[in-house]
Amino acid sequence: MTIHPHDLEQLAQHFKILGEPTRLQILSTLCNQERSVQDICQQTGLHQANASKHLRLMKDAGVVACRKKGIWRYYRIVAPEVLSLCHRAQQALTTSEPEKSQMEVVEESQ
Amino acid sequence: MTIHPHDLEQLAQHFKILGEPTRLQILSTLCNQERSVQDICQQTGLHQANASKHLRLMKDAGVVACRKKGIWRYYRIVAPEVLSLCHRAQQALTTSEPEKSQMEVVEESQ
DNA sequence: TGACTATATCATTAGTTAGTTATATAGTAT
DNA sequence: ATACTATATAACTAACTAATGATATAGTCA
Repeated sequence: MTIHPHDLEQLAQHFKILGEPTRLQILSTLCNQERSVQDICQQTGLHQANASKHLRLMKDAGVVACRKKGIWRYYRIVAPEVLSLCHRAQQALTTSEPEKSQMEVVEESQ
Repeated sequence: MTIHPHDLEQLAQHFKILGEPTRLQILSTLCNQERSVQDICQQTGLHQANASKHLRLMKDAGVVACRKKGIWRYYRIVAPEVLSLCHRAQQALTTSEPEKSQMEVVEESQ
């Protein structure tokens, strides 16, 4: 019954990573394929420095990983639960109406 | 393929709620039963004002709900995905060693 | 009525972090 | 070598928010 604060913070940390629209936006671009930072920036409209910072954060958290190829770094999603969530979220996001948005995190059965 | 920013923020908002150790701590006390604020404070060591604030936040987000009985308010978890997560988290938290903490959000298969 | 208890809310402070700008690093090509 | 491109990082600012202390609200009991 005793809960260790350190573990609690680890768990919260993981959720915190996903609790930012910008990062979800980045993840949605990585949903189906790996992408370079430039690619992500073009897709999302984010500044390069900002995208890099978020990617670094997510890499440290084990949510994404990157592959180095010449001058490029290709990022991809590695956390399986994030990947499945990402698919679900993207599906929900793309099917919802602009002004409706009555969605749920996991239970968007509609 | 177009993602609506408003929906993205809704989704992020939900994760943000869970991205705070204090709130996870509160949720873990509500895992198996509803509790009064005092009860939660005693279990967690949180200050009353702080607990109330987090509970308000989670209530607004639809994560918990409360029942009024006389002078007390009994809070409970309502979001089903949070409830199942809560059980899983609590299980993981209670079985992990104090200094080990090699856990994963959803895939804590070990 | 007044004393007591549970809860909510307000105001303040301190810590965190997203976004931006500028700069550094490093690979490629001429 | 220089020029160019992709990425990372550092410094800074602004916005957000958790925690706290004080106060308000409201139900109970004598």
